[in-house]
Amino acid sequence: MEKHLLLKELQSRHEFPEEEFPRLLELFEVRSIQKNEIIFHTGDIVKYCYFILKGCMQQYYISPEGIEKIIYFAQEGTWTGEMDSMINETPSIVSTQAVEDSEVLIMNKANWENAIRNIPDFALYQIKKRGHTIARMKQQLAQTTTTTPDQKYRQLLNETPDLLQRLPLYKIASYIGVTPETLSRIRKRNTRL
Amino acid sequence: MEKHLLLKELQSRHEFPEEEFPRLLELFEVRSIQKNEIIFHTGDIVKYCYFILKGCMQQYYISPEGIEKIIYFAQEGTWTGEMDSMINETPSIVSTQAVEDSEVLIMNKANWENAIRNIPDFALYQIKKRGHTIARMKQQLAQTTTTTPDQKYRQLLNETPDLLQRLPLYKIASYIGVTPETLSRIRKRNTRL
DNA sequence: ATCATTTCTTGATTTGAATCAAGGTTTTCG
DNA sequence: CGAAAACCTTGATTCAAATCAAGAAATGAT
Repeated sequence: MEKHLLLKELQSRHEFPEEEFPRLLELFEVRSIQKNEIIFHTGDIVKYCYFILKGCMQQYYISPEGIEKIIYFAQEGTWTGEMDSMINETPSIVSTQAVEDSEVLIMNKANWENAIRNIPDFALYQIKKRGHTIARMKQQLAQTTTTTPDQKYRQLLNETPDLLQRLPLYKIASYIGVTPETLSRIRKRNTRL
Repeated sequence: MEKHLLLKELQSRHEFPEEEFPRLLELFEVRSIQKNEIIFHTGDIVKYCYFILKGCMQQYYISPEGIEKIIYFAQEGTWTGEMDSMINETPSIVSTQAVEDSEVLIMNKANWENAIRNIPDFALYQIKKRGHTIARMKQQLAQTTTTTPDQKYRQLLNETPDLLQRLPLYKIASYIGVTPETLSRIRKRNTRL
């Protein structure tokens, strides 16, 4: 039998004991999400955290001037949501939207608190996971100014070629931080080589 | 008696019980750091986490091409370090350097694990704190492309005017993501108004 | 299959910031 | 105090990406 995607993720960052897993899984519900559905908006107090079983989500921000910037894409086997908003009941600064028909596990605040309190290994997993997320975001931030759009595109091509296949290029452009026209030209230059 | 800076920070994000504090504090050592001292480099496995009692640190990244990007500044009453590196014993992607003579509390990995295991409120504090850090970094990432250097400068001026006073402008420029020349021109434009 | 919508490409032009270069300030330190 | 170093400003030029504009290609819906 195939190991559950969530258990795999929990064990990828921490020695999460398999026998605790059913107790944890009970605290989730399954939900289907249609392509383009926005699961929460900027300003909302986020009610759930989301673990993606199938599909893909984007998290993005829209500036007062109406400029949209995609901050990251979450694929199956990863989390999305805004924990700070859920836990402290503060407005989320980002929105999250399905870019494909998706299936997710959702857990509400009460169940999350329950899990953190009663399943110490879940708390440890969360601490480690977040540490790793922060490190990755530092790198992402560092690269905004130290690498060229060309380099960012090639990096995506190497590290997450799957993303390039499942997403329209204008979303990739927003993520990289250029206009679709510029990304188109980058691609032209790069394929000629 | 003045409340300890660290206790203040712990209680700012979580109801940390004061009576647990002495037990936690025991796990730290005090260390003085000279201006310009680099407490860890990119590639190091970071040995401690740092809570700043006095002074200011910068965390930065240097690209293969030698371009330096400051990711954030940490002032007294805040943490710095690279938890992912310390906990998982992986190379840090950033370096951290004192920009003033500073005084810090340091805690090593063993003591950190001890604290997480034995002081549940410290674990909870960490989870919440990290959630908040991630939210802030999302915002910072979002703003890299959605706001102009002008706006970023004015935002600093509003939100952390103290930073502008204690740091040289070329560091602010690196943080904002422009050259010192450009920042100089931005400032000229803005003071004339 | 066909039409409509969405997405992508290409070209011409503009623009904001980088770069290059040099002089002026301020701070540091012997 | 005075010299050296560090930091900041200003100007001229270059350059990469944004913008503007239009058309091509792909996708989806009926």
